[in-house]
Amino acid sequence: MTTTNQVRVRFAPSPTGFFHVGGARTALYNWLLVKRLGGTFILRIEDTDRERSDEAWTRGILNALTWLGLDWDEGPFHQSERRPLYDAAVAKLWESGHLYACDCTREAIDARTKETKTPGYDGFCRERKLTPGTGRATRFRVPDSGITTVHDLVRGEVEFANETIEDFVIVKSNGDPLYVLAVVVDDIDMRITHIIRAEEHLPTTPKAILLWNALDEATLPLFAHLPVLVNEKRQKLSKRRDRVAVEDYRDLGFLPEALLNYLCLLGWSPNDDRELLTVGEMITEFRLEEVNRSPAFFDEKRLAHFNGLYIRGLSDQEFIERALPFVTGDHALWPANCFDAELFAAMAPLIRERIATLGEIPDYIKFLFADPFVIDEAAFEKAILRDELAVPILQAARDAYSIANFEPEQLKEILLLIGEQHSRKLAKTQASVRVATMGTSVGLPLFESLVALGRTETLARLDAAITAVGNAS
RNA sequence: GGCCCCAUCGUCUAGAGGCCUAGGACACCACCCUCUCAAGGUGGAGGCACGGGUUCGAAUCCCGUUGGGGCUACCA
Repeated sequence: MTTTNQVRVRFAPSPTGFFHVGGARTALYNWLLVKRLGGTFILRIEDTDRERSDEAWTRGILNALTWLGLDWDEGPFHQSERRPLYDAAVAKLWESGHLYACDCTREAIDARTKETKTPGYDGFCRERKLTPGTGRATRFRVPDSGITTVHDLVRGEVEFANETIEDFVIVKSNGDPLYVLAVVVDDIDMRITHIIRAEEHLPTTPKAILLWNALDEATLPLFAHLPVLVNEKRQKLSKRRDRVAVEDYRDLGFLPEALLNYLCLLGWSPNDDRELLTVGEMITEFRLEEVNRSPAFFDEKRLAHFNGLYIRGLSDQEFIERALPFVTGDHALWPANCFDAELFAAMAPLIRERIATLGEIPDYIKFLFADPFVIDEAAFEKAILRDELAVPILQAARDAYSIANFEPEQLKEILLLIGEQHSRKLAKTQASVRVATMGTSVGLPLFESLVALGRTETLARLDAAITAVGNAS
């Protein structure tokens, strides 16, 4: 085998919006194949449509791929910079008689198809021998008969009768090449061996094959069309109506490895019941031939579950590092100078067990850092105001805590005893203390939290709660 | 409308003619654990779209129907 037989795949997103999870899965499958077979992963930006493309979106795509760890070997190439290649291919196709110029307007075409009832372009300009030039689009002459077959690694043989394929435009009337042309020219030029992309491209594939063959290339690549990702209404994930941007998930506190794991299982599964796969396992076990053919719903709940598992699998140190952006940056619910890294580190293991996304962290520790300290009204009402034993308990705790060893076990024992004096289980006794000191009825373990808070602040909050009850009555 | 794709619990899936009384996971419910909430553990409910074939035997193969989706641009 020569080097030209090396596996070469490309991921070719168009920079017309946020990079979404469907694209991420396509990129992942491409990447997995390359990693196992030792091939080359090429990144190509499909920006032939100058109107809709934006460099900012390209940066977003690059950032997201990098964050996910899907590194590429060549590129990013921009189709907008490869115009000479497309022009040369068009010249070649003119010479071989595959093309003709067309000056039909959309309206004229629609008017004619309305009468004949056969949709698509009717070949009106085929024999008019118009000279190419501005104002005239260039069309590819599709054979009137015969069948074009797509050999698809995922779907098998898919046949298209040539008579159902219209003479499609490959160069706009303003001279710009169209995607269908650029993609084929680039794939030939880049010696792509596997075209792995979403199913929505399947209908245009016979056109690509026709073009490919017309350009005299005997090296047709292998195709694999992946099922689309859908929303709860079973429609293709859309940048407009669904939350699908990879960077949204990053900002919400999803881990890239969790997202990758989840995405990998959307349309493929290993040969046993495992669901947690390392990237290494994905690489060695993933097979294009095993990819499902039906659309998959992108389920955030399930993603969150995976993310929780990954978070719990982090070491203390890793967890703290990953959490940093969420407790110090824009996500924090407190000014930077109120944050105490050591206190956070002490609480980190307790937080890690309770969250599914890193974005949930601030809520758990705002009682430590937020200024001023705020108590949830409903919780205060229920656990303190409407509990006639709340004040005695708070008072007793305050007195005992002022002289106690300020350690979790001690604090717990004390509260347990106080509760027993009122014939109360610890579960109920701790409720009023929790609300008074942490501001909510649910959260991190109470006694560790009090220690983090410190004796002085704990006593102050207990006093404040007792006073607040007096003021309320 | 035309062309194409798809069809196992609500969701993601296992299932390559007998291993299926259809397995796992998320979500849901119950219980256990427990200072709250989680996490964890145990158990439960829940599915082969329908109709014809083929076969001794079909979730698995074939045909049809129905349903869903994609494409149908001088977008990608």
